[in-house]
Amino acid sequence: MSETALPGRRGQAARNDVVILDAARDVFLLDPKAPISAVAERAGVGISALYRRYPSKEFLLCRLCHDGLRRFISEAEASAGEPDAWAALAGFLGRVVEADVHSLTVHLAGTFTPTDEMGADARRANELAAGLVARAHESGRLRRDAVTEDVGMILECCAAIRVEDPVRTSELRRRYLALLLEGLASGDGPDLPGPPPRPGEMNGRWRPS
Amino acid sequence: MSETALPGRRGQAARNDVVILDAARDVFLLDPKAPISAVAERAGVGISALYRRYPSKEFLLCRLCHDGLRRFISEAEASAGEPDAWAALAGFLGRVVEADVHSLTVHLAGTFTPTDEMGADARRANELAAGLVARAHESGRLRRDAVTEDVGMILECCAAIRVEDPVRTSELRRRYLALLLEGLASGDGPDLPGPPPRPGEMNGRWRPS
DNA sequence: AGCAGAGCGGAACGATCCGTTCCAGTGCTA
DNA sequence: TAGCACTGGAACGGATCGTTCCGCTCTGCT
Repeated sequence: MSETALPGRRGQAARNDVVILDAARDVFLLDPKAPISAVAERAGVGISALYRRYPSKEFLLCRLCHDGLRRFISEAEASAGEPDAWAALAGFLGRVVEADVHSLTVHLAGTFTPTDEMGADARRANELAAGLVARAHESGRLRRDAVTEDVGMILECCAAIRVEDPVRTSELRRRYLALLLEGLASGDGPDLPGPPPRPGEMNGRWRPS
Repeated sequence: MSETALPGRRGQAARNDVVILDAARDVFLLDPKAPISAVAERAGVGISALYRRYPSKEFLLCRLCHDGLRRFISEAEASAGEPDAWAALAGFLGRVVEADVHSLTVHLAGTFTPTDEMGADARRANELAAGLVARAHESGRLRRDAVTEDVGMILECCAAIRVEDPVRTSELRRRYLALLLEGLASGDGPDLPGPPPRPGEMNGRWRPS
């Protein structure tokens, strides 16, 4: 943040760093297969400005994805400090859905080979999610047949909601997340049908392309 | 069906009709942007066999999409005959999710210009869905702030669930549909947040490409 | 003041991919 | 046996996209 005030070429370069990352997020969120040139156009810069920062499209994608994963982790950590276990889980899901982290991570999977650090972060993310779910279970508010892996699936559901207007998209996602949470909270009904999702079942995408 | 027994070239041609359609469904369900050649390969036929039947990829896509829409309608009509209003809605959703009709219709939208007949069918589909929702409302089992447009959104959510194994995909979709239905059924909680989806809000995709 | 070069825009290139056409072969059908 | 409906798959032409490259601008240092 401190370099935003930098003047001249240096300053513009620093500013471009974030402009490009934002543009890339927007563009690839809308269309994961978008060309690099679309990112440049959106950012209002030339293609060189991109290639000066990232050696290839794959690296940019990887960076974007990893950023999303880190956001996931930081939101989970934030919720770990929330005393009300149910509010912690619900708030976490709400913020991750709001940040649209899942769309990126999921739709970009397979377009690059993940780094070791990402693998470690993914494991940590999973642990944190498991913790949130476990606490919610202890509190008794979460239906007994819910599992950690439901978190990812629910995020997937919400990410699928998309209309043209981003604001409406956000509102609608909140709506269906609320619906899903209502389902997750109701403990007196019958168990959910079929075997629950298994760990790693959703990771088929992660093979290097 | 009667021509399946036909021998020789005629018979093979007739059999190819359905083989090709099935292959196309499978292929485009997995990847909406798959090349035509992938369909031919999957069907075990040459590319000519495809082009003899459909003048272009766009026509094939349109046919596939229209078939899905018709399936949607026929399932809705089937549920219209079910006396229990809640079971009618739930059963309808279950069958449409099972048939994976929504993925096709949704992910193929925009890749072809819809025909007039499809427009009419789409309108009819919407009426039928509205009828199912209205009846469920009258029965009192459906939460009061649910609207017809929720149907499409819920289908979208379920279609987003996808793992490598098709059988597991089906099972998992059933699971999350059940979760959503649980949410739809619980009437004592607070209203869902944000304005509900509006008619036509999801139709942004339908502009010709 | 002047210069070296960091940073940039965007044209150009080469590779890949894909829809469509075309042609030669095959085996019914009449 | 002659014709033809049907087929497989090679070939073509256009489009797309990642990446490179070149010439320019403007800065920060000397």
